[in-house]
Amino acid sequence: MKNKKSNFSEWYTEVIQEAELADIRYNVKGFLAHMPWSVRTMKNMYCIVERELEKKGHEPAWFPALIPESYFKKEAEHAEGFSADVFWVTEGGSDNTKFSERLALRPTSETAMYSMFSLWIRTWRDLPYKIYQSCQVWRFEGKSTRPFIRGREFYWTEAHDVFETKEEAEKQVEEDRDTTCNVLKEFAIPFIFFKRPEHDKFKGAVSTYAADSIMPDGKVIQLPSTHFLGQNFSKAFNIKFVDKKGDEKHAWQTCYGPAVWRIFGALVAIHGDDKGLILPPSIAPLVAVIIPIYFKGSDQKVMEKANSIKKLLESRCISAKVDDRAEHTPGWKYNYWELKGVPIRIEVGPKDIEKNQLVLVRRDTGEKAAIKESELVEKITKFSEEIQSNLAKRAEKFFKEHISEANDMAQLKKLLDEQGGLVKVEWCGSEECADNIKADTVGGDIRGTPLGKEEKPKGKCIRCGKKAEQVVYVGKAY
RNA sequence: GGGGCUGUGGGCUAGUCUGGUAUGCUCCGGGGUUCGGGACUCCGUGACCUGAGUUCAAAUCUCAGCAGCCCCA
Repeated sequence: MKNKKSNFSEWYTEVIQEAELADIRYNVKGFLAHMPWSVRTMKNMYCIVERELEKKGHEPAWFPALIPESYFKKEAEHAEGFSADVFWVTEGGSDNTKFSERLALRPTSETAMYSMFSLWIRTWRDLPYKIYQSCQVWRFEGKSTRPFIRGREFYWTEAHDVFETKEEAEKQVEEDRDTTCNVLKEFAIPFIFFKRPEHDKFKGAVSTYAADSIMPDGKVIQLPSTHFLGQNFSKAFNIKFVDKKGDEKHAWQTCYGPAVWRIFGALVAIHGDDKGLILPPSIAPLVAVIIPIYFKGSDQKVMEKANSIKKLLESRCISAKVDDRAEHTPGWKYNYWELKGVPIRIEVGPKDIEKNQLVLVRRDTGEKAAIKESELVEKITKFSEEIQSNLAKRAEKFFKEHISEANDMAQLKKLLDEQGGLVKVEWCGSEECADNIKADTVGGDIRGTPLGKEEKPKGKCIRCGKKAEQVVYVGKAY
């Protein structure tokens, strides 16, 4: 395995292939064949995301993948913003009948859902209306694609909420931040939740907020984003309700898009090491893998013990598997499961059976412990918690080490070049300065101001020297 | 968006400059010995990205396409 620190790009590509997460040989740009190990992990991640959304009053729904061009174009800014990103379906059937109207392969589902919302939402009693769907979306990305980071097809969840008042919709943004916080915590991924600057909003939104984390190469990665849509779409799609006084009003809307596919990419990158993946126990398809060690004559005893351990763990809802493949040696299996990122390995051999003990090995630290068989469940639970918190701690440490502060352009450029991450600066708020900062630093974007933790600027804009209006963070993003 | 590099059995790779017989490792299938940190050995199957061109002859040269990787914007 390549070295993650010195050669992140190649390490990442290698781990995707070696850990059998995805196969890039499908030969359509930006599309992947997803393999069981990553899908199992992402399904667990989806569970956490969906549970959190449902806890907060969202109902599941499924909408079509095809959107008629006329729907797609209803909100002008949205249509304009996404126009370069759409795959169009134009014909079908054996005689290639052209459709009367082009159909967009959804790049996001606002325009699919809101055409229905206008029929479904009639009165204040229908509100708030909160639904979500987990689905694939397609975007004709021009930038270079990377597995789980930027694809022309990706897997996400999108929540769409409709309210009576502006205040309720604005409050939803905070709820979405809370959801992001709870979800990313389960994945042990640190982040800052930013309010994006005006020039970097979701097309069609009034304001955009997004969680940014930092990858091992110092690049910033956008994770869930949430958008206050105001009445832009409700006006375009005629989503109206009759309020308690009998007046007809346009609704207020938000949408929220946590992309499990991309979060998985960040998780692989952030937690992995030179042996491969390290999965947080909260989402690992297996928390423990049992490696039986046997020689001729004692096979049966060892296998019986291994299987009884598996049964015991499963009875306590701890996912476990016995790797009983006869064709591989124990050493080979150690490496195999380390590559896959299973948090805990349990070794059972004849010597252990004699001593009534088991050997546990932690994936994150490599630490080995001989434990009494009677303490197994207790120790596994303890190790899981420790691994979970250790991964979070490690990630947090790296994240904090990559947040810095600059007072002038030279310093900003130096920090971005040398360590990347997020650099705090003061900014006048003009798009011109943002563009200049990006040009001067070769790619440094203004990611925004942390929501709920806005700081008062004390000095001048780092670029133009005029009075600063905001304290913002700059980073080079994926 | 721009530039560079690459495409050879399932995976990795030699061969490409200088056109002619495709190398090795690994995986896979079978046999035997092994098994507490990627075992050993014997046998076997299996490949030149696609299309066009040049040529007696193309993995090799030319052009186009597709895909991937890297760097820059």
